[in-house]
Amino acid sequence: MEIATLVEAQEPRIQSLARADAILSVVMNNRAATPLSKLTETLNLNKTTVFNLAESLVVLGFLMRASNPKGYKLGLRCLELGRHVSKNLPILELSRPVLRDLCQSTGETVNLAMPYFKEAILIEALQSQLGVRATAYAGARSNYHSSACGKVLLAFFPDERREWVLNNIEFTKLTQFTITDRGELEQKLEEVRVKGFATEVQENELGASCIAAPIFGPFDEVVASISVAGVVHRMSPERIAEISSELTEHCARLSRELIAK
Amino acid sequence: MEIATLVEAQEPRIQSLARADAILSVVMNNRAATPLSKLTETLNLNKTTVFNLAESLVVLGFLMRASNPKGYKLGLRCLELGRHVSKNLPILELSRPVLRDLCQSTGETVNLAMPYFKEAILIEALQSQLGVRATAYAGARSNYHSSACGKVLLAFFPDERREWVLNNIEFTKLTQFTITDRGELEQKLEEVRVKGFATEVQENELGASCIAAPIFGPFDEVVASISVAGVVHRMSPERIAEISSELTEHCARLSRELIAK
DNA sequence: AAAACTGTTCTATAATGTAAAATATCAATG
DNA sequence: CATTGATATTTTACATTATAGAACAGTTTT
Repeated sequence: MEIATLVEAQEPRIQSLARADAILSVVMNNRAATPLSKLTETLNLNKTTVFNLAESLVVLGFLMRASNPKGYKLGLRCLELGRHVSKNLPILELSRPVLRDLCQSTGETVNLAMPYFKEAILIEALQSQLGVRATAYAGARSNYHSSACGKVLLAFFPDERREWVLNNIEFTKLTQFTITDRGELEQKLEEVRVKGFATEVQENELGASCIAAPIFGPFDEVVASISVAGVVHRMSPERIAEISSELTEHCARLSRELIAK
Repeated sequence: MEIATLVEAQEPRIQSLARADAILSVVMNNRAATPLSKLTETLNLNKTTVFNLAESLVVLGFLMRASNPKGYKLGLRCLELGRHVSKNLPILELSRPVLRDLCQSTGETVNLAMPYFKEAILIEALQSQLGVRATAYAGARSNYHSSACGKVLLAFFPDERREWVLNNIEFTKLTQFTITDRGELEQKLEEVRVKGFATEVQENELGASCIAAPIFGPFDEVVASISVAGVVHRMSPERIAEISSELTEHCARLSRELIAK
């Protein structure tokens, strides 16, 4: 049922909300503060319309007005809401120690991802302390077709949901190794289901390689995945085998704990 | 100018946004998932209205539908936005090591707070490892009149802004020690300005005591405060003196770094 | 000093959000 | 297993609200 609504991929019923959300996205994707003019032009909306929406968002705390480069930036209400989410995500609380362990034992960057709409989203990202490392940050999105953490999620989705994702995502070619053919991806996903974990070698970014395993909830649905991301030359087949077994073990335990909860 | 808009304390121009925000607040303040019926009754709005807004928020990711106790809860879009905010808050990045140091050296709970609307908001909260400790969590709000971190901010606000806050907050009596008289508070704030830091003894919560110092930005405006919160019996006058000097020193250095940036 | 740009206010109108009623879905109870 | 009651969703008509154009104000650039 939850999937059904997802499958429809509806437009929001309230236009203003859709537009306000679009404003937040633009502001978020702009490194510097976003002036009104830039908002109106990227959104192709009337100046006044954007102005009224943006000012409302300021009043509510979703946006702030910056002065150095003049414009809007995200406000503290986002932080307040975001913190609340992480505080009430059992998976996050449960897996944090595991992430720390993995980060320490492997020395690599470790991420916790959850399914979002047409992408996975990183809920937590612990950076490797090594000089050369994969970088990731919590809140970032990760493609279903090119990232290890995305692929495990996709592999273990119920058929209907996986279908929906495969029908709706774009197979953007990020590197020469990115899988851009749906059939090929589906075959790889079958492998993932057999092995119980996913790997990715320079499919997402040149030089980076990643291993991910799934975490299941009380109804055997995938709720999240943990991934270990490293520099490609450190990721020998032996090391991948080593890490993947450690990873799947951890994830299996987390799944059990999650069910018990 | 930024203050001017704050002083007016306007209603948002777009009604739907105000209502959507109210929905998010209700959902946030509900421990369990919030069903539609509860939303409509607490907000005193028509069923359909709330339904349309909430569904839009689901489509956009601000809300999710939970199934155990059926209802809405906050969605991952909040997390995404929130993470982006913290990632782009220079003060947070700068002060994190300081917070860690303070938490370790004092053994107490350490918070970083920023001004929000009629309250301060905790941007980061590092928990003491002691058995009996002050608890705080990032995202939580803190009163201007009763908390140390709130009082420092208030004390160092420009007059106009302080006026506005004092005119608009309610002096809720949280304990028998809470200052509920405006005149008395203003006097205390003068002391805070002279000493350069604020203290609070059981004004916010019985058994808890707190010390806070301000961090200033490039235009000598208070941008944040750091507070050390402990159990009252551990907070002897000598210890308070000790901690406050360490705290003010750290905050002064952070202010300098912030200006340099 | 003028021009170009950006942001803000005002106002009329049309489109959007609203709410009532009807329908559907689900849970509980006899 | 049927019936009731509660909760959620869809449909529809209407009125309010969001919208965009135009005019204005405030900055920055040339």
